[in-house]
Amino acid sequence: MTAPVRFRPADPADDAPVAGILHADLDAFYAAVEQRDDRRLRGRPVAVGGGVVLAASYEAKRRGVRTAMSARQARSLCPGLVVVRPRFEAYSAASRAVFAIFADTTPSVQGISIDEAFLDVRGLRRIDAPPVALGARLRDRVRDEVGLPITVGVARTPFLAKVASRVAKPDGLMLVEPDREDAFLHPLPLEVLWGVGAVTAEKLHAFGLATAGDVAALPRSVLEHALGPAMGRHLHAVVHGRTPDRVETGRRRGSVGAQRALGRGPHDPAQVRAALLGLVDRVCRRMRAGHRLARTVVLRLRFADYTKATRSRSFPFATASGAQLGAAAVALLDEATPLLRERGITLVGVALTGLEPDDHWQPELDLTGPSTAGLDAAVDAVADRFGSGALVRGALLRHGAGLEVPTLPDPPEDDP
DNA sequence: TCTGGGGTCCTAGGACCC
DNA sequence: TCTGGGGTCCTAGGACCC
Repeated sequence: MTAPVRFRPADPADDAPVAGILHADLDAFYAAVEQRDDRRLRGRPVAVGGGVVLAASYEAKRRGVRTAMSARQARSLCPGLVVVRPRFEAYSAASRAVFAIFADTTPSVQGISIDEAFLDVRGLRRIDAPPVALGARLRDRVRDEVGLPITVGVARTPFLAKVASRVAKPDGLMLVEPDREDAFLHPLPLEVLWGVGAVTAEKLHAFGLATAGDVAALPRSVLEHALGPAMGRHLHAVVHGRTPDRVETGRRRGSVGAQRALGRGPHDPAQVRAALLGLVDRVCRRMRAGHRLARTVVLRLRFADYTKATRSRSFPFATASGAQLGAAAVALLDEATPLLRERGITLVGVALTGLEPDDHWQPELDLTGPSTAGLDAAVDAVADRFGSGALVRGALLRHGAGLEVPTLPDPPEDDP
């Protein structure tokens, strides 16, 4: 009998924890795109937005300009401020170019938003380069090929990589060695922890806590009692470095929504209703483009005193029908009429949730009336979804209205 | 600090079912 | 008669993120 063969790592270091997750985060993204595309803006304080600031360049941030601040207030803080209108197409294009570099770096990419992602590069140590070298190369490529500054944090977990990039901003690269995690994290103010916002920070300050280390000194039960079970558990895991060490790829959006600020009233109910139907139409288009159906409609309202309310209705089935979803949204709005009268509406929004994949899809056809408008609209809907209007038009005309669209290839995913 | 637009996740009560 | 326990779904609100 021969001795059993035991698996041995080729390298003893394989057993040790590895800082192999990158968090890549573009710096002052919208403002940086504007400065890239207009050299007159370089070196100057820039804010992107209209009534409120959506993004501020670092020159503006240094003088106190912050996201979500009103433009007027930003100007008074920073007299030379240049406010430019957002160009979302330019930001989407820049984002796609950057995500292409991410995908070229590793197959394991988790997009977080338009300007940041986690990358798992643990497996590339031997066949390519160590994580820090890959992070440096990523920064060089984004600067050279897209013309934008990007900060990269490198750590054992996505959470720690995120904190590292936040600390390293702007235009930086930071590694958190696995045996130095507590030494890195614990001196930091607790506000840098992902998931700790104004409310939670205030509660923790009320207990006399200021740093992540202060929080780490507390037992989990105390945190759970003070902040609720989920937040307490999360925070306890976070300050002890016990968060998941993998990135999540292939997640899909769980809701799709749109909203519109109406300004201070009074607003004609018919116009509010029209605005709502416009929003429903927009989100339905986006949902259908993503090959999804919704089970729940959520009406969002905001009032003159900045209080908010939501009203929702679920269907027993999932649908992408603009007529059904629109009718449900309008019914919710009608039911909320007393609230509107009382408080004065300043924002209306709609969200579709409970999204499911759409396996059997056909365009909405309205063939009443003598013209071909209904058919044209249906063809547009199909073209919108599959990007091949001519083919679909031919099929519809040959087979007549109401026919289920023959098998077509899946449309591309709309989200990264 | 008088506040846009797009999302995620958690909590909590009530209905309903077994 | 004063009374179980667990699970799921729906609805509304709230904190947080970029």
